[in-house]
Amino acid sequence: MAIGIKISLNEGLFQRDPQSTALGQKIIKHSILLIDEIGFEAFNFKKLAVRMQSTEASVYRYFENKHFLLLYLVCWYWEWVSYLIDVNTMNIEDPKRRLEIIIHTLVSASQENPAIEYVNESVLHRVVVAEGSKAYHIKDVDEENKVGFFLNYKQLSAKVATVIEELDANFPYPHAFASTLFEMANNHIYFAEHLPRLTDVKVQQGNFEEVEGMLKYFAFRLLCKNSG
Amino acid sequence: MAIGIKISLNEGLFQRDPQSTALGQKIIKHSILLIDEIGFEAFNFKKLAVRMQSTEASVYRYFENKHFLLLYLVCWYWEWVSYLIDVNTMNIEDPKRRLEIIIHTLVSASQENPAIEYVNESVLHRVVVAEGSKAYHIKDVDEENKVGFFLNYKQLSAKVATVIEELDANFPYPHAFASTLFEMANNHIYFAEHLPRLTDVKVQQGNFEEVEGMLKYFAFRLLCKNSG
DNA sequence: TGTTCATGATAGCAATACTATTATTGAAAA
DNA sequence: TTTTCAATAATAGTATTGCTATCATGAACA
Repeated sequence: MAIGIKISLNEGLFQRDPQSTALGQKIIKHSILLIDEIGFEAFNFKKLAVRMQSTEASVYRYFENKHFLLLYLVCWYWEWVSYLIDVNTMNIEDPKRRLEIIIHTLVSASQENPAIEYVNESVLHRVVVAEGSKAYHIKDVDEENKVGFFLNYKQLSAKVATVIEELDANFPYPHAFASTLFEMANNHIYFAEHLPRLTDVKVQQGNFEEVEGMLKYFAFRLLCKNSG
Repeated sequence: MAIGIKISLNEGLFQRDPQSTALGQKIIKHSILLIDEIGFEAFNFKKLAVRMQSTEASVYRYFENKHFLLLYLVCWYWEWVSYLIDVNTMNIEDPKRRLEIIIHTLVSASQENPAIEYVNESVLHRVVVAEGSKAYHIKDVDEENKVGFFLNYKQLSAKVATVIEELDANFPYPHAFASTLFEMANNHIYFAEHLPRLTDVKVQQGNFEEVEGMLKYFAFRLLCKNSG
């Protein structure tokens, strides 16, 4: 996997670019691990500082508060998925095949070889599955949307919507179905693990094949009139 | 609308049953309004007490903390939807018609005539749309699930799954699709209002017809082979 | 060599999340 | 009627959280 890919994110998300310094990278690394361990509600900058052997004040120099840090991590994740989709669908013409690859990538992004040493992609995936929706279910969603904090997610969604439109030009809900694919992928992984009666798929030891199968079933039953 | 319907909820959700006293009902009423106004993160028992002209300590006698209060409200909402679905599908045999009614009820539950004076159903609906997923995206989800806090939602989901199975006995994901319907209904209302590029439907002044149309389109395209 | 700038160390303050104690009230029970 | 009892109000208090300010240190760099 390429070393040196740089995930570029909206500058308003942080006070100082955490990717550009050793301390910033430590913040990213340990915040992922700590949120995964204790959950976003119990997580705070004091605990993070202790864990990474730094100080609360130093963390505040990078992120305004823990909400922005979570949003940063979530954006990072979607940007990473977006990058993987681009790489994996490069030179693939057939839209059906493209959508298959998109779904596969979406579900298995966390198992790709680590690209960046300070981000444990598979732990980050767990964090996004468990806490990701809190990044946009906030009172200030409109202000934050206005300044572009959700652009990554919207662009990724638009990219997938384009493929859906290619596949079935008459399908009336391409954007909705694109975002539903993302939401379903994460939701059903969470359900399988914690509320299994809300789904029909099983997940064990990071094996998400059944989720992938389900998403493909939904996609091709909705979009392809004659395909199994 | 019937007066005196009683929403019955898991007793572990509260310290003292809020439906049984005037103060408890005031807590329900004002917490819905206040969470809607300032969002769940900014909401706390001190502000609630001031708003309802009572004291913090009194609120704590009903709910252990604000998480349990939110969970209570969410459970209340799903129990209310469940009740409406039962009433509306009573004596309807055709499973296709039943599913149509379920989807309609799901989307327009908030517009039913108020049944209980201390609950503003349409504000509660906004709260569930905006904050509902925080009720189960928590570190203690497994413990809370074990003691039955999510039973309402799971039973409702099971109820809908049954109809899906009647409609298409070979459909392999009835539970997943049932919960997806609930999640989509709320998500796309939220998207339409705050992140419109993530959906294709429009919502204005509490008119959710386009959401309803979309859910029906998904449902019948997935489940009925010949109903375009 | 002096300046700049990131970080560490420490302190502090206002708000939050609760708990405890006592007083009051209003309704049920005797 | 009086007693008693439970629910609530009033008040206070503690530990933690969320965040800011200040100053010292030490590396980079001009």
